[in-house]
Amino acid sequence: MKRPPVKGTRDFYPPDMARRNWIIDGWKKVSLRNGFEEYDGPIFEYLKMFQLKSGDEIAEQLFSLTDRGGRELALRPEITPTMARMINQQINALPKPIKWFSVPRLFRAERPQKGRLREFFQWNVDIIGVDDVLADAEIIFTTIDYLSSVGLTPRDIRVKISSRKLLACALTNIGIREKQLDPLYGLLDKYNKIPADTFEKMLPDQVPDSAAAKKIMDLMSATTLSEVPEIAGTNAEVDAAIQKLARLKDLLEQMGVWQFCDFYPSIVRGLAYYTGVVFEVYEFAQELRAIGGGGRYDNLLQDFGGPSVAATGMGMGDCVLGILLEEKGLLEKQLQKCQLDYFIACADKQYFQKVIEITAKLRRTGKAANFAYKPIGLSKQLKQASAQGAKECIIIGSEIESGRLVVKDMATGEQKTTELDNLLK
RNA sequence: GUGAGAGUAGCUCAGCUGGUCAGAGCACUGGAUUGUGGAUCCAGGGGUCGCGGGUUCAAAUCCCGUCUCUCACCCCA
Repeated sequence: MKRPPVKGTRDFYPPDMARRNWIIDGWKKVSLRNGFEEYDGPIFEYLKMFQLKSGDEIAEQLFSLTDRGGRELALRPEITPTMARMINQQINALPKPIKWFSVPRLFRAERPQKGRLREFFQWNVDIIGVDDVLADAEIIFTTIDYLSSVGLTPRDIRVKISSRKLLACALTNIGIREKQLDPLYGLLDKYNKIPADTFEKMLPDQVPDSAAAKKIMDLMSATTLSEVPEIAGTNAEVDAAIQKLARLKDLLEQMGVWQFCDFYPSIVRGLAYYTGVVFEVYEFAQELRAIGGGGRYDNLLQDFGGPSVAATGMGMGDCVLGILLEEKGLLEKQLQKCQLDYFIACADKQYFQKVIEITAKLRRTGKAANFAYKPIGLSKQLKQASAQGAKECIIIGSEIESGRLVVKDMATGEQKTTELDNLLK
């Protein structure tokens, strides 16, 4: 009888687990070399924690439960609220800047589809306490550092960068009222996701003035910063926002990763809480949903009852990334199976006891060693050895009577006789 | 919540105008090979064709229902 895993969840068989570990180990390694420290929190929190940031409606998208004490809890759909809570608790004790990363297992009760599951892993990196685009540049650099470390190039992925602040003041200049901004962001976010003529038809619903609508169309298609004041006019606010983005570009150039990046005014991100630089990473053909994204959220800690502290960060899930790496053939190439140092075989079953003894001794010296449980023929044992990825195979035969055995290099096929005592040193 | 497609062996699928239709490849196990692996060859295990009902002499095949999955919309932290 088949018992598939719960909708939207995955079983990780050893090959899948190897894949998952490879991805997560890569995230951790890159985080550490970029100066981030790892943290984690509980896998469930008070339901209220998540509603605080995303509104009451979010409850429908969560797996929630009431415990026996009547507490309303939810499995975490993101780790940012937990991080905000933890940082707020120790804000005065933590050395600044705070550079933290985490790879939480997250849960969202949404309908699964390509690149989106109900249980997944997400890499988060955040810098707290730095009100400077240098921190945004660090976040983007770290993101690209990982993606290029697994073999993705500027021709595989694009980092699309924009600024909530720039968009806000440019739209205000065009004549959009502040109250209209939030609903308008929702539409602008679709600019690159729906056909151009569909977008153009939808725009007048929110921007009846055709001159303003025309300017928004121009703004959305801008590819350089200098076009923005030409389209939307200029003032001190616009200037300041442009200066910040220009500096971000300079920094990313100095860091040697700007070739991965583009200025994309239509990148908005769904969430209302972003306050400055925002970015999303897409594969080049843009047939998949975003691989990751992030931005500046200077008000979040305050929203969670803490002081006003600048913050910027990024999140990247394992689902879309996994699909992309698979498509590019980067997983197959870089994954190595469980590598044994030695597989110990016997040429005759009378030496089976020796196999067990020597295997155990090798293991105690720290070597990865395995052997066949059944006294099968030597050729079968060698077959197992190569199936298990053994680097060398030790063959125990009559030589063992004088303390010697055969060591066979599984890659080259070469073999030599050596003293048992040498091997165990 | 809405719409479309698909469910046959562990995996990928063929068979689907009803009648050797229970199959192939890969994987697995054993053998050829009782001191030499990755190859090849041979053999074997494994499926009440998602489930339930209907039509029929006869259903994997046609009809209805149901469940599950996938993809898209909504949403996307």
